[in-house]
Amino acid sequence: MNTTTEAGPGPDAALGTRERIVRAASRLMQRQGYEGTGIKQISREAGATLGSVYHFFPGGKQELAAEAIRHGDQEFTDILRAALDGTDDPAEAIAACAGTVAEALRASDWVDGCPVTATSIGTAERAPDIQRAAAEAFARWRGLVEEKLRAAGFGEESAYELAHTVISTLEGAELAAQLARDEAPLLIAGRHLARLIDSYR
Amino acid sequence: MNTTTEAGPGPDAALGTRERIVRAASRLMQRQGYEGTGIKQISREAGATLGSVYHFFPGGKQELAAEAIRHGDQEFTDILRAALDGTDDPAEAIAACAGTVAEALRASDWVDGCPVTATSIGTAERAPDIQRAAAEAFARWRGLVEEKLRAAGFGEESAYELAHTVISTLEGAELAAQLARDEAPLLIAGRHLARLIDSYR
DNA sequence: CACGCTCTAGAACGAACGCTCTATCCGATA
DNA sequence: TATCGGATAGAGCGTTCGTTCTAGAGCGTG
Repeated sequence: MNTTTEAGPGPDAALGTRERIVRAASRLMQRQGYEGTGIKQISREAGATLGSVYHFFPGGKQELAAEAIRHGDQEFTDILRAALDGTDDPAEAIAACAGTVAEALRASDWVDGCPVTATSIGTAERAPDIQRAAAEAFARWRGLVEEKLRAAGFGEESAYELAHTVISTLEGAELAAQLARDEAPLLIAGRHLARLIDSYR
Repeated sequence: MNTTTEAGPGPDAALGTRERIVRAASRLMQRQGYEGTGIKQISREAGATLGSVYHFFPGGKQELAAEAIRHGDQEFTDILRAALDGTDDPAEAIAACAGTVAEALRASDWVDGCPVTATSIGTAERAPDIQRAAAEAFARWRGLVEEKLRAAGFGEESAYELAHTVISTLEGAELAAQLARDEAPLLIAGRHLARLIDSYR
C-alpha cells in the first residue's frame, strides 16, 4: 500500500512516499551535490526505507537524481513564471526575479543554491541522464524568458540571445552570491540585465 | 629526496611531486567535483603515492582541494589578464575572454568547466576552507576587471558593479555552454557584456 | 661512517558507499 | 476468507572511501 497520509512529524509527511523521496533528494543534492549525497541519507531524511527508494527508482541513484533535477526545474520554473507574469515589462520582471532568488538564498543562510546546477555539476562523464535533465531545465527557463520578450515586441534574434544571457547571468550571479554570502551580485545582475534588455527597445 | 626530475612519461613528469599532485587534483576535481574525486585517484594520476600526498598535505583532502582551487584561480587569472592586456577597450577584452573560454571548453569536449566552481560547489556546509579559497578567486577576478574599467575611465561605482556582472555572467555562461555542449551561450554573453559596458560610456 | 631529515612506499583500518536480496505487511479483489 | 501484488523493511554484499601507520630510500652534514 502507498501511505499517502503519513502520521510522522516530517515537513512533507502528508505526501506520498515517492514524492517525499524526490523532495529529500532534491534538497540534499542542492546542498551537497550528487556525489556528496548518499542514498541512505536520502531515505532517512525522507522517512522512507532503502527498499522503498529502490522500489520507486529501480535505476538507482542516477534515476533518482534525474528526477530530483526535474523537481528543481519545476521549482524555478514556478518562480520565473510568477515573476514574468507579475508585470508587462520583461526588464522589470527579470530584476524582480533576481530579487526573489536573492531573498531565498539569504533565507537559507546561503546554503540553497540552484538545485539543478549543484546536482548536475561534475557528473558529465559518468551520468549523461543527469546532464540531459539539467540541460532541459536550462532550455525551458530560457524558452520562458524568450517567449516573454517576444510577446513584449522584441525581435526574434534579440529575444533568443537576451534569453540566453538572462539565464546565464542569473545562474552565475546566484553562484557568486552564494560564495560571497552576499546578495549584491544578484541584485546588481538584475539591474544590469534590465538595462541590457532596455537597450534593445 | 625530492624527485624534481622524473623519468616517467606523464605530462607533468618534469615537475616536482607536490606540483604534480596539485595539478592532478585540480584537473580531476574540475571534471568530477570534490566528492567525486578520490585521494587515491589523485595520487595515481599524479604518479605519486598516498604517502607523498599526506606528506605534502597533512590537512588531507580539504587542504589539497583548497590548493587545487588556488591553482585554478591562477590559471583563469592568467587567461583574464592576457585578455585584458590585449586591448585598451575593456568591452572588447571581455568579449575576447569569453571567446577564449569557449574555445578551451570545446577543445576539452565540454568536460573542463571552471575548476573553482566545480571543486567548491556542494562543500558549503562541510569545508569552509574550500569556500573561502573559491570566494577569494572570484574576488580577485572581479578586482582585475574593475581595475581595467577604472583605468579606461569608468566611474568608481560603475566599474565595481560592471565587474561583478562580468564575472557572474562569464561563470554562468560557461556552465550553460557546458551543459548544452554548445559555445553559443558564452559567445552571446561576451557580446552582451561588451554592449552593457559600452552603455556606461 | 653515522646520523638526521625529507620524501617515497603501500599495507591496513574502520566507516560509508550503492545496491541486492529475502521477508513481511496490508488493502484490494475474487 | 484466500489470494495477490504494490509497498515497506532492513540485513548484508563487495567495494571504495579518507586516513593512519610503519618501514625504508636517498641525500647532506658532522
